[in-house]
Amino acid sequence: MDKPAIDRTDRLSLIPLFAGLPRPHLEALTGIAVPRTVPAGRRIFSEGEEGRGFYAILTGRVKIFKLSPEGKEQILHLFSPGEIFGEVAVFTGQGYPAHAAAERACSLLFFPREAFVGLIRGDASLALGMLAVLSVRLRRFTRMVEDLSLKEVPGRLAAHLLYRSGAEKKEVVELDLSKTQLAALLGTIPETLSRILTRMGRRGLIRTQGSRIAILDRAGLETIASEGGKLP
Amino acid sequence: MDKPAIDRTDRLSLIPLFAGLPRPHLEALTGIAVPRTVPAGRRIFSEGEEGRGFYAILTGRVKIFKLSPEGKEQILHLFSPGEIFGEVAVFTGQGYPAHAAAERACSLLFFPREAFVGLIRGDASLALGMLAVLSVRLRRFTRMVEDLSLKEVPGRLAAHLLYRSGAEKKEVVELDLSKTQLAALLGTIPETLSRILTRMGRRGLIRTQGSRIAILDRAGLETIASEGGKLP
DNA sequence: ATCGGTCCTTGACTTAAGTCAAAGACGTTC
DNA sequence: GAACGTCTTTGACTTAAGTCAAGGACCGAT
Repeated sequence: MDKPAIDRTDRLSLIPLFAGLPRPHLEALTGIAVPRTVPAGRRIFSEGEEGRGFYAILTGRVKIFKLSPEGKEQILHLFSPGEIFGEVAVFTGQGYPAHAAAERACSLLFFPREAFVGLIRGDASLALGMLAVLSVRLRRFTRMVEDLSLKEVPGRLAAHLLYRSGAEKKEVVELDLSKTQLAALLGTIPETLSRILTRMGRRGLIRTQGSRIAILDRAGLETIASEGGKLP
Repeated sequence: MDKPAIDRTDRLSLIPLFAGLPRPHLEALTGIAVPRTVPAGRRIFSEGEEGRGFYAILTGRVKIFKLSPEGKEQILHLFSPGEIFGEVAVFTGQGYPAHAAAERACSLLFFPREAFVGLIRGDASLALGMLAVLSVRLRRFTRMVEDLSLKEVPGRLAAHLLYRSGAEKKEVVELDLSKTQLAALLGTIPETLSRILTRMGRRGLIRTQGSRIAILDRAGLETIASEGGKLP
């Protein structure tokens, strides 16, 4: 027979947002968290729906996205275990600003709004953690807006590949998402992405094998990512 | 002879972020705030610059923007008195994520990072206010990303006009910015904006007279804003 | 009133990227 | 291993929007 209360509190401390919190606070959070599992593909919430709380991901992956009237999808975020989502609705008190769906089967924790705000109201360190999360997100959006309006698709793709190659400058980037999804993330469509990958391949910048992309000419990609970025 | 400490505290309470705070907290904030005036056009900080703190606007207007390598400008925000900016750098501890410049002559208050974080650390209500501000901003960006990637320029313009017409459904929108700036805000260029305004005029959707735009066919604009939005 | 500047508009052209359609690759299931 | 579905690639075409360049309007200053 296990002791679920303790297990659950331990799991909470794996979420970076809560990582530094003292034990009693973690236990209080455990008290308000509601576990929820979601099968792959299932919608978690929809844009405009009343925001009753936010979620933390224990396992799986969640996609946050917008849809155009014609059905084109713009992915705003892809969240992995340890990350939270839906928190904007908690502090604005309005509906969720976008759709959320399980990319893969997920196990989540749901934090109801009222209860969570109650905790945060008395705990500035929890609030500070939340501020850090929102700030990082805001910073990412700033870049995203810049990319969408100032860069063309090759520039966005180059920037994205370099980003995923990371500070360790990995030679090979393993895409853990379909090219269709990558297109949605870059604000374009699969056909365009495919063409640009081909062109980059021809120019000797990259070599793609399935979902694996080898970076052959890092400097070239950097040029494309920062300067306008034509590839003739 | 006046009592500057009190005047300054009163001014602080005009900033919505601080509005609900109890007197002692306001005085603490006054203690760390550094007044600064900036002439029209002057840069306040640049992208990447170390973020030593954030600003609140007392008078004037501030533009937050990104620049493409070719010099095209994407305006991210236009801030007015009572609003704050540069706060993301405070919580991420990294450089400012975009440029800031005074649109008009400004009088600002500067809140140095360390001191402000010290205050917030002990005051969850101040932190909650900050969370609300960031959440609203995040929500706006969500819409901006959606617009940029899923809507064409006529759709963005229509949405913007309706937004400015407000809930009161004002018949006439008075632009308090140049059309060049409006273009930058919509993620396009003045020529394109000009053409679309003309087309909308021809279609009987709006009538423009200088910086004043009359909304003639609200329903038509709503269609363009929400559905793809062709205007033949 | 006239000059000079900046902003705005218009036209002709170019181009990036989206649409539509079809064929190829890949993996899964029966 | 054949058949199905989904994802990906490719081609031909269309189109929205950017570039370049030239006028025109507007405004403040002389």
